[in-house]
Formats: sequence, C-alpha cells, structure tokens
Amino acid sequence: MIKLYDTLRRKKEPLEPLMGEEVSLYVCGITPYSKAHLGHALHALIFDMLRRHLEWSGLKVRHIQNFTDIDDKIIDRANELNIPASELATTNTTDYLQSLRLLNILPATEYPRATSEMPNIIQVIEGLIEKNYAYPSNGDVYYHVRNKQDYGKLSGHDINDLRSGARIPQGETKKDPLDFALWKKAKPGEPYWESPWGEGRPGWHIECSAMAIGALGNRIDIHGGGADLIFPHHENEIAQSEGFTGESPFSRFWIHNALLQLGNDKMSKSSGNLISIDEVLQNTTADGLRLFVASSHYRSPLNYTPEALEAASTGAERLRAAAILQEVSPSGEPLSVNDERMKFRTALNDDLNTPRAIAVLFDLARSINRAHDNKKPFKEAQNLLCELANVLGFTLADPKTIKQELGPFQVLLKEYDENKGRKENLEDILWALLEIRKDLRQEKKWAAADRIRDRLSDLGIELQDSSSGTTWKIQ
RNA sequence: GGCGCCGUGGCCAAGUGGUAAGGCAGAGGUUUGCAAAACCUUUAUCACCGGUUCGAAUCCGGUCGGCGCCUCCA
Repeated sequence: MIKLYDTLRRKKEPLEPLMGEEVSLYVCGITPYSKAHLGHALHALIFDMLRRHLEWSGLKVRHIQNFTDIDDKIIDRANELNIPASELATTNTTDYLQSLRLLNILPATEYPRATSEMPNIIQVIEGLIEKNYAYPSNGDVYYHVRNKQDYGKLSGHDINDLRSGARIPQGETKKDPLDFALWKKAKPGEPYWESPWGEGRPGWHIECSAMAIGALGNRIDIHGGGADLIFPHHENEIAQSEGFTGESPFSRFWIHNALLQLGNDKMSKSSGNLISIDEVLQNTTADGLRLFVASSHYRSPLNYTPEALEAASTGAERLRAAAILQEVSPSGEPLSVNDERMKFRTALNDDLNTPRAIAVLFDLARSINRAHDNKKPFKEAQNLLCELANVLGFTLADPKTIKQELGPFQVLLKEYDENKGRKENLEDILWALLEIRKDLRQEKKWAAADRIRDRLSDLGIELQDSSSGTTWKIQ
C-alpha cells in the first residue's frame, strides 16, 4: 500500500485513488520568464520518480503539468528584453521541456498553458462571483478571502494572523487587504484578453484551478508543487477550486517538495541564487543528478554543493558498472535476490523514501560485484537492478554516449569528421589503438602500453583493464 | 509578531520506542604487470539539559544553533 504525506492533513495517509486504478496527478509547473534552474530540475525529478513508482505499482497515471505563461514577471521581463511576452514564455517553455528530456523525465500526459485556457479561467471566475466568493472592482476581480471560512487550512494560517500589512498597490480597490486578484485589468501596452470585466488577464493562482479542474475534474488525487507554493498559491487554489465546485477536498493529497539550498540560502529567483540545469549537466550526467536528488528525502531540503554532486556522479557510475558487468564462465548457485524487490517497494511505498530505495540498489550492486568476483551467475540479480533502477528513472546509460559534446576526444572526432569529410568514426580508431595495446601487453611491453593509456588519459579517455578486456570511458 | 521545519560518523543521508541503512571520502588488506575498477576489514551512541519508560536518536519539556513560509519563486 502506497502512503504519501499530505500537507493538508499533516500526516502520511494511504493512497486510494478516486477512480480505481487511475490516478490523477496535477503538478504545478513553472512560470517561464527565465531559464530553467536546478531547483526546477529537483522538482521535476521528484515528481517523475513519484509518477514512475505509481506506474510500477500498476496504476495508470494521468499527469498534468501546467505552464503559467502569462503573469507580471513575464510581462516585466519581456519589456526589459523588448520582446513580446508570448515569445519570452515560449522560449523558456521550450528550453524547460528540453531540459526535462535531457534528464530522462517522462513527459506529462498534457501540458496545459494559461493563455490557452482563457474561457475556462473566465468561467471559473464567473462562478466564483455568482457564489459570492469574488467581486469585480474597476475592471479587476478579487477573491474575498473572508467569505471562505476554512481559508488558511493548508498553510496553517489563521486568517486573523495573516499580516494584513500587505499593502494595497495603487489602483487596486479591494474590500480587504488579504483579497487576491482573480482578474487584472490590462494596463496600457500590456497583453490582454477580453472578458466580462473588460480587457485584462488572469491573476496568479486562478489558472491552476481552471486547468486542474478542466483536465482532471472537480476532485483530483494528488496535487504537487514546491514547498514555496503552499502559501499563497495552493492556499488560494484550494479556496478558488472548492469555492467554485462546492466539493471538498479539491485534492486528496497535497505533496510538496522541500526546496533546494545553495550554501545557506535557498535557490531562488529573487536572490539570483541560481544554477542552471545546463550548467550542472556540464559536470554530471542525468543519472548523477538524479542520484543526487534521490539521495535525500523529497521533504528534506537538499543542499547543493559541487562535492555532493560529484559524490552522486561517482555513485551513479558504480550502479552502472554493476548493471553492465558481464558474467565470465559462471558456475554454481546463482545469486539469489529474494528480498530486494520487496524492500525497494516498501521504501517507495513509505512516502517515496528514495534514500532507502537507493540503498537497495547499492546493496544489489555489491552483491553482483561479489558474485562476479566469485564467478557465480548473477544475471537475475542484474536484471532486477536494472528494473528497479528504471523505476527511479535511471538510464544506466554509458556516459560516452551522453557526453558527446563534452569530451576532448569527441571534439576531436567532430573536427575530424568536419575537416576530412570522412565517415569513419574516430571511435573505430580508438579500438584499433586498443587492439595494438592489447598485443603490447601480451608481449609484456608495459612501457609502450602505459604510454598509450597515459596519452589517452590526457585526452580525457580513461582505460580500464580487466580480465574480460579493456573498456574506456570519457572523463 | 504568526505558521512550520531541522540539528545523526570527515562530508551527504536513512532510521520516529528495543542498542544506528546506504553513498562519497579516508585507512589497512586481497586481486591485478602497473593503474583503474572490484572485493574484504575499519571510523558514530545520534546538538545540549531534564523528564516519561524495563528500554529513546526515536515521546514530553527546556536550552543553544540553523532554516523555510507569511511578498515573486519548483
């Protein structure tokens, strides 16, 4: 039985999907006003692992991830860059989706965008006005927080404790400082959509209610996002959605991942404390980054340091090595793997405890290596390692096929191809070199053999000799 | 001021009542022409104080220290 921690109920509860074998999962995506950073990757990786585990458990997951592609930040940034807001949003959305691919993250079932959902958004706002949860005011529409008596239940705020110090920006006419905008009247020069209240655009929060209800219905199983969204975003989303549908709870589970820390500060747009996904992938692989993320529980803040990432990269390589080991004339009792699958499942069932699940992976790797040393059959264990690693989304792929643009050798390869127009792959030449080196070693001409290894090492290619031959990898 | 989280070996990180998973790093050893990899061995009483209990890292109270949210943010 899968248990997940629900932010609203403040405890782990069993997941019992509303629709039998089908789970609806709505994950708050990004506001694409800047390039995707490592915090986005962390978030996406965590929900990818959750989704993969749900699917491995036999559930069919309907996974919706939205893009809030119109909002103040986008407009401001687009103005700075002197490009249309839509162009900025599209560029960053594309960039983000590309990053997800590089990280081996499964695509969502749908990626709705706020700008494509205006009729739904307007319909929800109209419904809220009808039910007296919202009121129009000078071309804006506000949600009247004090009309929703359980407002604050998600974030644990009492409405009277909330700092009503929140100033009312000029031009806004709210009944109460805590009220938030559902619809914002367009200022001159801003992008706008037609609405019953005039030209304007949706406020932040309403798009998620509209998209979640539109794609998944009035009630959903799991709603996810970063912990920074608990208040006000998800609090407001609950107020809107439950106010509109009259049904509760809007989501059975509210899952929030802790935020990535950089040094002693959280990684955030406001502090400019950012590392881009591209930057990180210069120094590790998709698996390395994934292991880094999975090595800590998703509700614990993860502190980014280059050393920690390096450690995870080394660990990922260890898993890969065990996964691709070849049996060499094995005999005797095969390595038995009775408990591992269950241990792994138990760990993930317990609120997605990836650190414990990963420990199972490393235990398997050690057993496989040991069996290899003892010349015992280990194929079955290896298949299990691959299966379980895949549940967490590890590719176990060879870095040399991944780092095509990075290794000096691959650069050489590219230049060679371009300059000579030859089709031969330099990799073939490497294998020829290795063949010669093999002969040298057989003739015990160690100096020459080592020279080849050293020279290749200078080029960023590490050779590893073993009883079954020589392998190489790009460092 | 309000809401909430955290403090486990050199670093990272599980474990929420029965005497501490796993990873990285280090040390010693085995194997290997050497190197690398791998394997074996090895490093903790869980911030501090007090309490509850037969028994606590794990529950309660307090102290110190760090952090998040309350304002845009995954």
